[in-house]
Amino acid sequence: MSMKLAVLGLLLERDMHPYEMMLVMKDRAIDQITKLQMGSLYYAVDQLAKNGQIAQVEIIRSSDRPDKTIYRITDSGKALFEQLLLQLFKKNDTLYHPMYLALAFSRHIDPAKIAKLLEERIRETEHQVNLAYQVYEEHVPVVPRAALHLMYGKYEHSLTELNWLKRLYADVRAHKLGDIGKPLELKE
Amino acid sequence: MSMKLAVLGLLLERDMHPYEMMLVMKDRAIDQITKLQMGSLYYAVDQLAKNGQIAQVEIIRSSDRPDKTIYRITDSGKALFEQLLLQLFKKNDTLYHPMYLALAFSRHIDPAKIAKLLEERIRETEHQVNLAYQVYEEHVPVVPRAALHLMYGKYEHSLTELNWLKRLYADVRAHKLGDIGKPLELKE
DNA sequence: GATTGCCTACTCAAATTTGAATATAATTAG
DNA sequence: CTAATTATATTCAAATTTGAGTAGGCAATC
Repeated sequence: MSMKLAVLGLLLERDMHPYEMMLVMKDRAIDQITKLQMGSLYYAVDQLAKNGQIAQVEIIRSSDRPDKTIYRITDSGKALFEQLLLQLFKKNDTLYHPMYLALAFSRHIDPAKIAKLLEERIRETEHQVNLAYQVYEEHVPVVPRAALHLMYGKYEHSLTELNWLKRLYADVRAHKLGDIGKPLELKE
Repeated sequence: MSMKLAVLGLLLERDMHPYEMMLVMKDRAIDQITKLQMGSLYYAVDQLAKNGQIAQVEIIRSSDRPDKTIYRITDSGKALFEQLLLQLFKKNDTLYHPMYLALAFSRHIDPAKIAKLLEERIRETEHQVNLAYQVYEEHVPVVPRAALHLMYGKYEHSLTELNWLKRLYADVRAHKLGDIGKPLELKE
């Protein structure tokens, strides 16, 4: 569904062909906000066309390159866009953190192996935190606040993650993951 | 892949049939850590069996109920378990927050509609934060620290989310999402 | 004592995602 | 100047996920 939203959102600005949508999404870093794969993009476009939410405007043929099929949004598409967008604001579906599952089964694995991977991961996350903050700072003067919220949100989330990883790492090193009855050591 | 990990992790403890795996996962709240759907569970079991990572031990037939097919993990399955688990600790794949995408296209929508949904969402998130903290506190005396890390992580993440939503809400109300050149108002 | 709904156990079609393949042109590197 | 890479534009099979269906039994309600 999120790919459909993106397609409709872009067509709200101007007519485009799918490949062009990808270029625009990359240009605006929308590919860092949602998963962008060509297969899904073309599939979303096909489905929208089949249901009349977008329509072919023109096919540009040229002897040397594949044809470009240009699409335009319809009224029904505009309605769907609003519906999908509001739905994303509304519904609060749980995001599953993959490592939580790993942690749930971690007692079957040698903690030393986990510790080693966590070290590397903490380093990466530290890097991400710094990068996210920089990206925020650099964009302050030039982008609308909606985009700043995205960027600062990313920074805060990665910082939360980093602190979590560090606490976890300490316990893994100390072989305490299996201990029962002791509260975590939390900073204020 | 995460469903395969869960299946292998459970079979590491004892032989089971798929429906029983679901019961155990629910009992241990693993269904709150990963998405649990019967279709995916049976699919994962089929794939693992096809590749020899688990094997049928017994089929319990009874005239009135469907057959129960009990599985046992193989050595190849144990190897896969370790590999999958370590992989989850290692790879740090971006989690896409669905609302970020909505925000990226929000300029096409009436802010009043967004504000209304955000109010409800903030209330829900507040509730989740409180609940997550309670769950952590209640489990301190009775579960291993690995589980506490999960619970406290959930609490912190939802708190981060709540603060983010509140800042966003203020801007939506003030029609400032489109403003350029002003840093966000951030608390220390 | 009939109805309603949940529990057991699994199955399956349809929708979607993934990942790679295609074929040509333009660009960059050595 | 030529080989290797990147860009253009789309397609497709295969893997996976989704969501609902099946069908009998048991429990609670009214």
